[in-house]
This record gives sequence, C-alpha cells and structure tokens, in this order.
Amino acid sequence: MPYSYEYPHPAITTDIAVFSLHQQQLQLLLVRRGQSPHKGKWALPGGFLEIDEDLDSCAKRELKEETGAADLYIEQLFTFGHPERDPRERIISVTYFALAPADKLTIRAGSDAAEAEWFPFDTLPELAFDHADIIQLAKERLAAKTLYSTIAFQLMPETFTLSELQSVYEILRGEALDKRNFRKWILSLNQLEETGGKRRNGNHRPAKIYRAISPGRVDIIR
Amino acid sequence: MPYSYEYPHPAITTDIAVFSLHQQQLQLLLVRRGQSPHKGKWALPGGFLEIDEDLDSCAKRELKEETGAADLYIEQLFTFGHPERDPRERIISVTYFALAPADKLTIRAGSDAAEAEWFPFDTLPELAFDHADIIQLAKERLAAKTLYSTIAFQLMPETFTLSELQSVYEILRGEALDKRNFRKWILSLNQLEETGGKRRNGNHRPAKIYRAISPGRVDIIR
DNA sequence: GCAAAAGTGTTACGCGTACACCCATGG
DNA sequence: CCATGGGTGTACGCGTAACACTTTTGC
Repeated sequence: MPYSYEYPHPAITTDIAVFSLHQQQLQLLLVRRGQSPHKGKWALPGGFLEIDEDLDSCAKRELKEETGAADLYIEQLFTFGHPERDPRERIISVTYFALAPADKLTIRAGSDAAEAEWFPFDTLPELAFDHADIIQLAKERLAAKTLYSTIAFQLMPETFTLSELQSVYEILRGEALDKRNFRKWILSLNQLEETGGKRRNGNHRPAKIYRAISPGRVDIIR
Repeated sequence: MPYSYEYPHPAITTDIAVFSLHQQQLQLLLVRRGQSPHKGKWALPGGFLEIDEDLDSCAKRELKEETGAADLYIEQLFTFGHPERDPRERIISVTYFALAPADKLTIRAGSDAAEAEWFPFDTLPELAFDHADIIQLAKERLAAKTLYSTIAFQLMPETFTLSELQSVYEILRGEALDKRNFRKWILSLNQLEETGGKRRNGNHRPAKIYRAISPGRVDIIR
C-alpha cells in the first residue's frame, strides 16, 4: 500500500455511454465484467483514472482499451458520486457519452473486459452499479441535443443520403418526419454538401450522396 | 498518514459559483483564500469531499461553512480535472452553480475562508486556480437556461413586481426587452400569481406584486 | 400640473406545418 | 411496365416581434 494520505481519498473512474445506430435501432455499447463486483453482469466501458491523466484522456483510453473504439465524438455528461454506489470503496464516476458513426462499429474486447457488445437500447440486459441511471441521463441528453444542435451528424458515416439522415432523426426523436420539410430544414442549415450519385439499393432511383461540411464540429442551431 | 491505497488517488473538491443580482448587476460570491496556494487571492467557495458524503451535500456544506449561504437553488455544472490545476496534489473539482435571491444576500465569512464578498461579474478580481474557467462556463449555462426554463425566478425574492422581473431577464440576456411582450409571455407561463399592490418608489403609480406559484421548481418551458 | 414608472392591444411578418405527385432505376 | 424509394413546391395558420398612449401616484 505505497500511496498514503492524511485524509481519505475516493477513487475516480470514467464511464462512457457509447451510442450508435444500426438495424434501424439505437444501440448501446456494453462490456461484460470479468471481475467482482457484479462479475458477469454488463456494464458501461470505463475504468480508473491514472494519477497524471486528464479526465477526457482517461475516458478515451478506457474506451479504446475495453472496446477498441477510437476517434469518436465524446463529451462529459455528469459526475455520479453517491457514497454507496460501489461496494469496494468510495468511487466517483465522471461519466461521458459518445457517438459512433455507422462505419466505425467494429469493436474488439480488450484485456480488462471479457467481451464488448452492442445492445439495442430497448432491450438492455441487467446492468452493474448505477449504470442504468447513467444510461438514462445520456439518452435524455442525446435526445435534447438533436433538437438544438447538429450532434446527429456524429452518428453518420462520412457520406450518406438524406433519407438515411432522416431515418436517424426519426429514430432519435421517436416519430416520423415529413420528407419535404425535413430536407428543407436540414439543407437550410448549410451544413451539408453534395458529392455524387449512387444506387445503394436496387429497384429504384439512386439517391444523391452528401457529406457534412465540417464533420468534426457540433454546432448549436436555432 | 493513516489512509493508504494500492494505487494513487486524487483528492476531490466541490467548488460553487453563486450568482445574484443587485445594484442592477450580475454579482458573484467569492472568498479570499486564507492559506497557500494562492493565499490572499479570491476564489470560489468550496472544499474537500468527505469520504461518506454525497457530492451535492458537500457543495451545500462548503457553501454554508464558507459564506453562510444556505437553501439556495444549486445544480451540478461540470467536473474539472486537468492534472496541473492544483499545485499541491492531483485534485478533481466537481463544480456547481447556485443562485441567490435578492433577499438572501447576507453572507458571513466562515472559518476556512478569511472573507466572503460579492463582486460585480464585470469586474472580478484575479482568481485562484482555474476558477476563471469555471465562472465562465457557469455564466454561459445560466444565460442559456434563461432561454428555456424558469431558472430566473431563483434570483427573485419571495415577492416582486413584473418590472423587477423584467429587469432580471434584461441583465441576464444583456438586451432590452419590450414591456408588453415580456408581460404577455411571462404571464402566459402560468407560473406567477398576484398578491396586492405597493408603491416601493415614490413619484409614480404603484406596481402590482407577484409571487412564483411554485417557488422551488425550475420548469422547462417552450 | 408635472415627472416618472405602471399598465394595456393590435397589426404584420416569417416560420413551421400540412400535404401529393412525378422521377429514375432494376428486374 | 411495374414496383420501389428519391426527389420536389405551395398554402395556410400560429406565434413572435414591432409599436404608443393612458393611468396612477408623489411632490
């Protein structure tokens, strides 16, 4: 026990709720816990902060180590610190939410976590610790942000059609949108540019391909 | 050094940005640091988390101990954790912002802090640590929330006139508002009720007095 | 009666919403 | 030529924004 302090110190972790969209559903990335407590249960990827590491760096590192996911949009969500939230010791969790575009879904379980897997948001397994609360909050934040920012672009691959983008908005908002109004609105934001045509699916007219003008940025709109 | 751990642990603090409105200006509550580091500089009220204490409780306790302020509206803001933000040891700060109504401005310096004092937001003194960043973020959050919630009511005393309320909105948004449109809008929220009339200032017609129907709540509007 | 803030309605414009048909392609 | 999703324009209604005069009081 080489690290000693005059007063008791909590441990710090980061935990990350990674969302993606595939099979026409909102999906969440979970890892199966390899050790106690809650061994065998599913949990958010995350882990302990290193002593000279920034919080954001910790979140990105843990995400990469446990799932192989890298270069995602990520932002701090909330800090959870109920004294009883972990049975081992006092642990404060600085939580993040992240978005994975459809072309970066390849995951690879790391050494800490036995397995990493996407789950449809509507049918999540039982979760370790207070992770269900974290996920709930992350979903609310994501839904709210689609209303006043361009955050949904972070769920898109590099190029996409307007129908695909509309489908993303429909899933996030949970309602059907009018095709003409959606196109008028999304193009009026001046965040998209055309590239060339494609046919993707067979039996019908091919759709124009678009890309985000500034793929990294999330802009506040309205 | 009675508290030992296998791995190094950061310390956790909470820091609170308390806003109020008086003298027609946005004001911020600061305490003068009594010890090193940054001894003599002004800083946000706050302090170390106790090991069995919830984060919210810590923020409220520190606020009361250092300034005497209690029963304020308070919400978590962001967690700052840059490795070099404190020269003593690694310290993660879970920050909050709070609002003090005009009738709860009495402050009393506690034992930890030599002095506590309100400063006009536009003329803050030099600040300790990264507290200038925290304050900047808190101000942005406050301004944003006035646009889509009833948070501004938390800056009002128990009873007030519509002109006083309008003045608060004008200061927070930094622009003049039309009197008729403001009254139409604020009354349409159904969050205010009348009580009786008063004259407050001399030479003119007295204003009707209002109170918030649910003074504790902050509702999302729009 | 004068100064100073309180109080009160109407009009215009823009944006969001509703809505239906033709186009390009593959088989 | 038929099925399938891609692509396009207009009209209406509501909500936001602009705008000026009368009322009540203290001195």
